[in-house]
Amino acid sequence: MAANQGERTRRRLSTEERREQLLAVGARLFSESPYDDVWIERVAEIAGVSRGLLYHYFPNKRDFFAAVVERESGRMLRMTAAVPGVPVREQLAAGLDTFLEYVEAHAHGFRAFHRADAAGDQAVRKVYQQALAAQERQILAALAADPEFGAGFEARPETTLAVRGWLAFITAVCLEWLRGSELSREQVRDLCARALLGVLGV
Amino acid sequence: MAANQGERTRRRLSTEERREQLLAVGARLFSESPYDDVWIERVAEIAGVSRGLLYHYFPNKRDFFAAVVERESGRMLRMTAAVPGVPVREQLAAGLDTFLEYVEAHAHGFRAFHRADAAGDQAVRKVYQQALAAQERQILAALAADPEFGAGFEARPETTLAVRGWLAFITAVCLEWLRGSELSREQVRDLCARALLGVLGV
DNA sequence: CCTTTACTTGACGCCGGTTCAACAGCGGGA
DNA sequence: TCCCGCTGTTGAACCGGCGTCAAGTAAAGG
Repeated sequence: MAANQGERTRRRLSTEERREQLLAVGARLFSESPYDDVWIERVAEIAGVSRGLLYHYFPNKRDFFAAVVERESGRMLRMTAAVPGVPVREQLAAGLDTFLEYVEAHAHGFRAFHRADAAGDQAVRKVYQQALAAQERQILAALAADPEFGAGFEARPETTLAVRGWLAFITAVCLEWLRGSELSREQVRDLCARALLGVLGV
Repeated sequence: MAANQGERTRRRLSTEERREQLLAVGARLFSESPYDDVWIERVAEIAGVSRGLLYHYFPNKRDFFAAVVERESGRMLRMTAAVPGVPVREQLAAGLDTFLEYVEAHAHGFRAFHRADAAGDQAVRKVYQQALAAQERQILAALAADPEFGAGFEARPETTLAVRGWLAFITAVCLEWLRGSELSREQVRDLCARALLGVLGV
């Protein structure tokens, strides 16, 4: 934090380290302000680096944002992988718990990620949509594997739409929750679980 | 449509008409492209008008977008006003039907409106948030007035969160539906109705 | 006609994104 | 130890859309 290394302790990092650092700074700034209000200059300043370097690592601002989004989507998907073989009803609460833990732990990244929904151009949206589609597939697969839901469920467009809507639901709820709601994680979890079961018509 | 009145049939409209026309063009363009990709110059060109005139009607691009969003939010709220005294269960299907009619009839405006979610700056977000809050209040009031749900419901933060999430749900479902899903309006309506009842824990 | 006012024109400054040629620090070879 | 090349890094210039302004033009209404 803080505009570090004014001019003395300017360090030369490896490509990996520098890239990671820039993405972390980007995640923080994009989580706090809409796309337009995040200046490439400010990102560079906080990273203690020149504007030009950012353009050495990323072709342009759009792609930089897309990289931030992609980094976060990868992290999210890794954490929310379904456990195969376990019934959805049992898995749901635990899965939501890990998801909510992720949301709390990486609030910046989570917010930045969902800013890609309406803000970005084609490239950014594509990354975002693919991440959502992957999450959707995880859920649909888990449902299909469960004897309670599995009867030809995944094929119906209605189910796909329901799952997509549910993802929007938990996203909105989590963003509002992060905003400073006094609700406990358990309450949020139960709310989300109820929503899924309700949507699926149980 | 089409870059009309090249130079011959240039008409002089009343302030109201011109403003309305510009907002309509804006709604179309903002529904098709993200904020940055909509050039003020292009709006003027399609309206058959000079760039300067647009700045005569709206202080700047942001406020122009905010006006587009506000116009649409007003239209939406007017159409989705709840009927007092009627139980929620009965009212829900009919209310959702009018809402879905609105979405189909004003797809451009609906899409443009929801682009304000993550795209805009403070002023635009404020307009958007107020519109959502108003819709939320309509729903909470309808719930509170219903004997089935009304028992001190509106006060609980959990209910507020549930309604907010549900709004995100129907938004996502509608946007996807507009995108060209083969689902009928009745299917979408029932899905949304099920979602609300499920979220409220019935 | 004549008044009003919607509307045009074109030039300008601003500001952020984007480009690019040159610089500087670190590692390896002699 | 010195030099050399690779590459992380810089700083300044350029571009293009936003927003401003002053002066003028022409369409509608009386």
